Amino acid sequence: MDKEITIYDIAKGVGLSPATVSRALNDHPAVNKNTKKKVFEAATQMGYRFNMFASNLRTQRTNTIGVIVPRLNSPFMSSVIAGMEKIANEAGYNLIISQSLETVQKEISNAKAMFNSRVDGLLVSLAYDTDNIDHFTPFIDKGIPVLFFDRTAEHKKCIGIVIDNMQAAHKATTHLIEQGCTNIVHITGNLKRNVYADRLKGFKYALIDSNLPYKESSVMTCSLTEEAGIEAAKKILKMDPMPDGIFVANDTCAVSITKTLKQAGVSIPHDIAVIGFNNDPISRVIEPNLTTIHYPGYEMGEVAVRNLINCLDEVSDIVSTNTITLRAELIIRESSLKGASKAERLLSAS
Amino acid sequence: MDKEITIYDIAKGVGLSPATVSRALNDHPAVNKNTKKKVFEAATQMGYRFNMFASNLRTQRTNTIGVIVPRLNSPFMSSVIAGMEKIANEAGYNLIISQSLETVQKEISNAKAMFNSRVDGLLVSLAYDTDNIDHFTPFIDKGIPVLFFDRTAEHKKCIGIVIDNMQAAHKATTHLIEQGCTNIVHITGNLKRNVYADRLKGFKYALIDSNLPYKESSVMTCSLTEEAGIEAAKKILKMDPMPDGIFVANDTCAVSITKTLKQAGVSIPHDIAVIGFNNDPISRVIEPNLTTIHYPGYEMGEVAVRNLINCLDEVSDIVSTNTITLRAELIIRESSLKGASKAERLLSAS
DNA sequence: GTGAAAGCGCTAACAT
DNA sequence: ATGTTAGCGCTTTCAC
Repeated sequence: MDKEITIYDIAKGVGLSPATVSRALNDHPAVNKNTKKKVFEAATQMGYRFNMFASNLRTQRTNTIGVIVPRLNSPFMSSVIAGMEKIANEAGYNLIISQSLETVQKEISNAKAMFNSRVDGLLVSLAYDTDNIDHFTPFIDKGIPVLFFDRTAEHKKCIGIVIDNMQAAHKATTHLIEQGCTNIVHITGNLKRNVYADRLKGFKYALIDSNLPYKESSVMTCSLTEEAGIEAAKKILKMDPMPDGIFVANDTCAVSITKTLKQAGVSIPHDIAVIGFNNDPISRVIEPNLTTIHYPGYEMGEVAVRNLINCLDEVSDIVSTNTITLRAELIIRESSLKGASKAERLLSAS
Repeated sequence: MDKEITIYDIAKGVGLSPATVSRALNDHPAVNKNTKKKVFEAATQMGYRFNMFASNLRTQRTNTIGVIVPRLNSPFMSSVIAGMEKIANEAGYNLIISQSLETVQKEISNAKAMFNSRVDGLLVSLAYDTDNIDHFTPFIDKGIPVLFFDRTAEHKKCIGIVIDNMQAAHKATTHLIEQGCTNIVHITGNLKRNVYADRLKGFKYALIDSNLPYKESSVMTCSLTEEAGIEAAKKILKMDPMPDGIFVANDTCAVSITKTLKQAGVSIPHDIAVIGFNNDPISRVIEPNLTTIHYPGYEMGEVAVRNLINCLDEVSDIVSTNTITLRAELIIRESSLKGASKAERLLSAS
């Protein structure tokens, strides 16, 4: 294992001072072009590699962005991460990623680890049961920008990146109403989380705006997993009268509900129309294809990193920007089209 | 923004030397218990945080593991990453993740970035078109362990973690034969990649072992995407005679083929039985549910990191271990059961 | 069991 | 345009 080459070695090699070598390597404007070229050539030729740690130690900057998410392995979140990675990589930042597995405890320990890793900035989507965000105050106190995305928290010193969950839910619900639904059930997650609370609001206001009654009994909260979907479907089957429309806050659960209802002989959308949320791949595989909200995960990841880097470069001010809202759209497929042709209805009834 | 607390501050605070404070903080055995306690208390009370960079600079170790994957946003890969993150986190390692987006060029530039980030070890799943792995020799030369998983390359100094792709494909193909298929088509990806080459071998040997002819014309290579699936299905529809079984090297493509064939009026599995690979969520949503190979992604991630850390701790030797093979199993669902009841057949024909 | 001191490799005043 | 110099905060040998 040969010794690492340092700028001192290069300096000796080309007969310059380490300072000039450092400047040349960092493309400092005040260095002669020829000198730069000489230094670069010597560097590559000698097999020099930049020592981040020495640099970080000096500059107190790490070029590292921390990411804390509930889970990595959902279609939505992996798209977000993919988008983040792309922008971060382009800008010369590394991404350190950790998952809270939906618990506050792990979120707190992840935050500590990120703090000790001295990330330059932090991107967070909150765990299912996070109540308060005190574990992020060390960052804020130190001036390390914290940016929430998707599952956000209100904080005057943190940017939030979201879609307009309320509007999206409003559109979805209104679509069901336009299809003739009058007795719609909404299935959602923990209402502590903005995403679910806002979707509920959109659901509620859509009903009210269409002069339909809003009853608390038509809102069911659950974990939105596949299993929860089976349970929810069973409850729906026992309702009297059964609803004629269901708006579910994610696709996993919506698909699971659809499958279970179909098995019980319910015709989708004829008997019950179903709408999901996220536009996961499964939404285009289930029969009938699921009407859903397209959630731009990849784009959200890109925007999150881009904005964080802007804060780091002090291009934008974290205090002035508060919330960034991305466009989400309703994607209408067969699962909600009551006006479907007889053939389509037969198909979906199978 | 208050100044960072260093071990010098603590030393002053408790009336000791920085050396002792450092030792105490690192739980060095030669330090008095009471001294340790005093130091720890002072540290937490003063709000000290460990400076990795100074430490890294001294120790030449980063506690960071680099990960290069083709894409982050597939169900398989996000499970792998989730598993990796779990073990790494438990062991006090950070994960730096980057994606090659299936191109060698980006893989090379990612490798360079990882090298400069001085990762302690590297985990790689190769891009679609990677021919040679020279871009990893700098790591190997420096004694930085490189571990390939899933899409591996042969190298005497690198561990590979795989499933037995050949055996899995053999099982899948044999299952089709047992269901009465005699004219089976195999759809796969770039044969440079071990995963696809091995699956093809398994397919071929299964045919031979059952005394069925192996024809090159019944193997189609494509990108295995959804779009490629549509194209593949079109080709199959034009074949005369049409095959009675299809073994596809991933679920995305298998599902896409199934959808397209169904639209064309082909009954699955009655006319054509289909088997996929990976056990992605969509495989349980498509109708009929897709027979597939369960690929233990999460576990593979765990095993990969655990082994890499063993190499770093010199518990295990990278040269002695060569390949680690994980168990993969055939999951039989309706898409391959030709012996299905009439009711099920009608269902799948819809 | 604890301390003194050197140095890891880089950067940024400041000086020339 | 380039050089001098002093440190960033930690670890670790060598003393005591």
